[in-house]
Order: sequence, then C-alpha cells, then structure tokens
Amino acid sequence: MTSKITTKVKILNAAEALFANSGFAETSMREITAKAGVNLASVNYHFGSKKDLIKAVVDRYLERFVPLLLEKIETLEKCNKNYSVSELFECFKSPLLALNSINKDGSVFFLKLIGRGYVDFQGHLRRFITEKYGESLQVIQQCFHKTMPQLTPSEVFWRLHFTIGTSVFTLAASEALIDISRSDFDLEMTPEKIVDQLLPYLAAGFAS
Amino acid sequence: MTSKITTKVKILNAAEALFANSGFAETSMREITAKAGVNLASVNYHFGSKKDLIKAVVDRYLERFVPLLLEKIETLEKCNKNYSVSELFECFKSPLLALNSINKDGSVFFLKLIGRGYVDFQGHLRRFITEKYGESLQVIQQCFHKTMPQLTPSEVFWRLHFTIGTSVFTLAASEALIDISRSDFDLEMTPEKIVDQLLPYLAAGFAS
DNA sequence: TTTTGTTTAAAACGAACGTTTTATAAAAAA
DNA sequence: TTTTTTATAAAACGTTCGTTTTAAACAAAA
Repeated sequence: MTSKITTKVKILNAAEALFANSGFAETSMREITAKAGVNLASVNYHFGSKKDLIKAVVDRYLERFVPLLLEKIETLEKCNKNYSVSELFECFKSPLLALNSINKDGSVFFLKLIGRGYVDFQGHLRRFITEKYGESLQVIQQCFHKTMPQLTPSEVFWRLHFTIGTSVFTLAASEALIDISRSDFDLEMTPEKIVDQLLPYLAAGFAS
Repeated sequence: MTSKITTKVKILNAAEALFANSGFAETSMREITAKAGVNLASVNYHFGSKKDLIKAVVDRYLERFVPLLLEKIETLEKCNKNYSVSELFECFKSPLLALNSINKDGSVFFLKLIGRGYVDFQGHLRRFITEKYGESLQVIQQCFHKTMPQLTPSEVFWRLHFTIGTSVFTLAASEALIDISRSDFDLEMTPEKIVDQLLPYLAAGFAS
C-alpha cells in the first residue's frame, strides 16, 4: 500500500515552496491551503498558528540536515586529523542533496528559507534555530576553526556568515539572477550550475 | 533660515528605516506615518501608493550613489589604465559613505534596501532599477571585466552578484549577527568593523 | 451498535491593511 | 479681495488577513 499523504504533509509541501519563493509575510494562509488543496482551518488545527507553521517547515529540513552533516564531519575527523577547509565544505554537499528526497528542489528551498529566516520574521526563526541546534552549530564552527587556527573565533564566525550570506542570498535571488543571465548572455543557468561557480568563490574568500 | 523639513522628506526618512530593518511587506503605512508624525493619507497624496513610495525611498539613494560611483570609476580609468580589482572596489567606498549625508546610517540603509529589493517585493524594485540604471550597471560590469579579462562576461556577472550578495546579506542580517557576536564572544561589533573584515573576503573571492 | 475522539468543512469573527473620500486650512495666482 | 491651487486632517471605504467557531464526517474503541 502506498502511504497516504497526510494533510499535515500537504500543508508543509505547499507552504515551503511559497515561503521560499515569496517570503513569510507575503504568503497568506489562504494561498497555502489553496495550493495544498486542504481547508483553511486545517493549518491552525494541525500547527496552531502561522508562526508555528513557519518553524515546522524549516525544522523538517533541519532535522534531516544537521544530523547528516555532523555525521559527515565526524567521519572526516576520524579519517583525517588535518583536514582542509575545502574538505570541510565538501561535508555539506551530500547532506544538502539528501534534502531533495523530502522534496524535489528541497535543498534549494532549504537555503532560501534559511536566508529568509535571517532577515524576515523578526528574530523568531533565528531564535528557534539557535535554541534547538545551537550546540551543533558551535561544533561545526570549531571544526572550521581547526582548519584556520591562526584566526580568532570571532573572525571564524564572521567569515562563516559571509559564506552563508553569499550562499543563501544567491539562492534566494537566483530566479532574478537567472532571468538577467538569460536576457544578458542568452545563457540558461540552473541552481546546480550556480553552485559550481559559487564553491570556489566561497573557498577563496574563507581562506583569504 | 533653516530649511523646512517637508512632509515628503519626513515620510522618506521614516519609511527607509522601517523598510530596511523590517522589510517592505512587514511595514505598514500606519507605522510609517506614525513615525514620520504625518497624516496617514499623505503618503498616497505625495507618492501615489506604497509601491511608489518603496521606489522613491530606494531611488533617493541611487540618484546620489550611481553618479558618484561612475565619476570615481572614470577618474580611475584616466589615471591608471591597468587598475586592479581592489582599486575598483575602492571606488565604491566614498560614494557609499556620501549616503550618510542624506541620513545617518544612510549607507547601511542603502545596502539593506538593495538586499530586500532582490528578494522581497517580487520583481518590482529590481525591474525599476534595471530600467533606470541598467546602462550604468553594465558600464560598471565591463570595468570589472577589464580587471579579469580571462573570465567570460557571464562569469564576471555571477562573481559580482556573489559579492553583492555577501555584502547586502551581511548588512541585512547585521543586527542578528552583532547580537550573536556579542553573546558568544563578548565582542561589540559595528557595521564599520564588519566592513573591514568583509572587504578582504570579497576581494579574495572575486579574484579566485 | 453506540460511543468517543479525531479530522475536515463551511462560515463567520475582529483586526489590520492600503486606499479613497470629504472637509478644512494654508498658500499662490488672479 | 477673490479665486484657485496645494497641502493637511479626519473619517470611512472595501479587502484581506490570521484565527475561531460551529457543524458535519470519519475513524477507533467500547
């Protein structure tokens, strides 16, 4: 028997696409439930409020992503005591791609949502993330510090967030940028091709 | 006689701060007019609509910034035929700081607004900018290409937008990041200090 | 089968939104 | 001064928002 798609999951799938592409405030409950093909009231019934729905949408990805990433980093540390920045960057790749099993375009959605979480929605989402995943994030940060021990922890922090910023902004604005690229260079870009150009840029910046 | 602050300017000043820090959709007309100390209807009277107000807020900065930047680049081209990437980056500094004469924190507001313009507000703002400043932006792009002629125009385009992305995201999320930096490292950061760390990062990435 | 709890459906709620209208005041032009 | 334009003020407009209520359908347990 093929597992039934529950109302909850229908809502999550519809909401994440709209949130990622249009933003939290710009997306209404009615748009979400219409796209999901469910009743308007079901969001409040299953999630409580729009605020909690936003958290649930992001958390579905984080719950998958963070453990996979920590796992990858752990095996890297075991195999190779003196790993490099780019090896550490590599650890992000497969956990990110794993998100596409939750949803086609899941990895793109995830990065877009993270980007929105920083700038939209006041601090709600960020506070939720740091509460639930703060320890894991600090572990990751320390791993980056190991690759560049000459930096202060604060410098590592800022370079990491420059990196995150470049990634999530590029993805968040990817539709606009792909548009421009098509009209200016007659070049059809995809998120994958963008990432290929992005990675060396990021590595060079972080190791600067 | 001290020049009178018109209602129009009061609205622009109030709106830009709210737009930059909270976003376009999240900021209501009533918040704007309350902060400006003017009547609710005056926004529609002077600007037509909220959409047009958003354009006016951003354009006040662009009208100052773009000519100053083009001027700086022009003199660089005259003085030095073979200028470098970092020399070109330098050209952005003083035009950016000149925005602080429009408004204390003007340069930070400007970058935050550009960042929001990419991801919020569908494509309205971006379309407006490319219509009015598209030619200037292409000139700038060609100058960057001169510093790295081995790249294709498309590659220049993407690296430039990675750079923009890093900048505007960092500024847009600067409050959140400054918060974290304070609690994690007991370090009080300012936008200026952030920019000092950001510039070498950007230069390394672009020239990668 | 009856009962109980869970999920969906439809309708309505009050609040907040951008905008418009109407009226009044101030300034400029005649 | 009178007339005409320009600007501000107050109130109301119709919509849309997130949420709640009420009722019906469905499932599980007794």
